[in-house]
Amino acid sequence: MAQNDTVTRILDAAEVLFAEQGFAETSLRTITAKAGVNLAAVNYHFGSKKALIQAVFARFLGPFYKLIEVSLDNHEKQYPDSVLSIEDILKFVARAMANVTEGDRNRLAIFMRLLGLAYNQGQGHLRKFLQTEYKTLYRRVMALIARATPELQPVERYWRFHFMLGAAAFTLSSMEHLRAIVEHDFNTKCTEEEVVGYLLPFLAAGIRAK
Amino acid sequence: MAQNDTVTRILDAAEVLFAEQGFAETSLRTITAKAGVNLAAVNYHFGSKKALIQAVFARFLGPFYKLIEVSLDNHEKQYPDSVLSIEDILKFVARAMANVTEGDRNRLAIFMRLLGLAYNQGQGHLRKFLQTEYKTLYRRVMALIARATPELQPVERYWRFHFMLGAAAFTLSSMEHLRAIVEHDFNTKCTEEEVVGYLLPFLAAGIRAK
DNA sequence: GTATGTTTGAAACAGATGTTTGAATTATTA
DNA sequence: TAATAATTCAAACATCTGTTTCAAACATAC
Repeated sequence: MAQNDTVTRILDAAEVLFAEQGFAETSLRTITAKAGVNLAAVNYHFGSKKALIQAVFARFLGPFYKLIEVSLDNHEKQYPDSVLSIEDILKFVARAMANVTEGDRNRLAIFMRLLGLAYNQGQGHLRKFLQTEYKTLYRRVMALIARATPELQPVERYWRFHFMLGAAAFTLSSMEHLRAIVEHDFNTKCTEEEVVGYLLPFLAAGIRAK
Repeated sequence: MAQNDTVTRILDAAEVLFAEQGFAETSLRTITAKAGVNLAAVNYHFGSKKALIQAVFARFLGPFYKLIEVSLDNHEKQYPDSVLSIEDILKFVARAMANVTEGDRNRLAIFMRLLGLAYNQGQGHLRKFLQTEYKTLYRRVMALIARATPELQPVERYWRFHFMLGAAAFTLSSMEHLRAIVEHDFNTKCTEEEVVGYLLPFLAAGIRAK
């Protein structure tokens, strides 16, 4: 009980702090202070800071993976041979993402930031962790997109997929900052759902360009 | 002579290392070792690490700023009252970017990675630096985009602008890695120009969605 | 209740970090 | 050339980093 509680509190604190400050900028002392646990607890329960970062990621990755797999399986059972549109595919992904991150507004941002870092940090440990863990899901989604955009050349489709990923990862990971600017410049507040509502049509139109 | 040389060598080394590893992950000792200068030189010439980071940025943004200003001025003189299309605006930006980073293939990626890092790393002193220092250029480009997309609501235009920025920053900053995958999966090599050639139509279609 | 294994706690560890210092070197100028 | 200013350099600075240690507290099973 106490063990599980300590682990959860560390993950919760680390999640928020990583999203606010980044990984290297967040020290274990800051995390354990926020979590209200002893400094040594991180190394005792996770082994290292690196392993903690992966554990924070895994807590998103696992449920997200299962959720989207199940929902795609269900849809294919219910409507076999149906060809999903780009909008449908994006909705599947967005819904799984929303379900995984629901409850805490910041969880979508850190998920996206982790995603971006895994892609960008050249020799980082996160990308390999992600690639091995995500490979089958990536291929499945890519196959769906290919069916939805048969007119595209494979190479251009590949790039457009990553343009989509980039637009999503970049904006959602720094959503707090961007929303603050919106509030200052336009005197309007944007909910997370509204931003996603803006995002999906942009992505769909982009991948269908020309 | 020696002064200027030292300053340049520090900036060159820092530029590459920041892009490879991030800001917090790159130590002054690594930078000065790569630059072949003494450790104290950074604090002597720049004052602090924070100031060095801003100086690295300024070296890109300064020329970029001037180049795009001049080319827009020229165009407006030559074709007064003309309304630029989104494609035209993107071409202006892309050409200025290409000119600023020309000579070194990696500088575009470095520039984009720095931009991405600036947006979602650290406590945001870089974001503020960017916002205050290049506010007029941002406003000018935004005004051009507004004229090209009169049907858009200001808030949605703002978000779509950052979707574009994200798609560009994310993909161009990890271009080496993404290109390697293309080569492996499709047996095709992509030049930098080809990727930009894929990118611009995607962005233009995205911001004009629906 | 005693013994066993698990978890916490305060303290220390070894190393890296940005920064400062003051003397030595180099460049500039009169 | 002599005086002055600018720059380099090795060393030390104080602080922060992730990690380890080992005794104390706790839980669990016999």
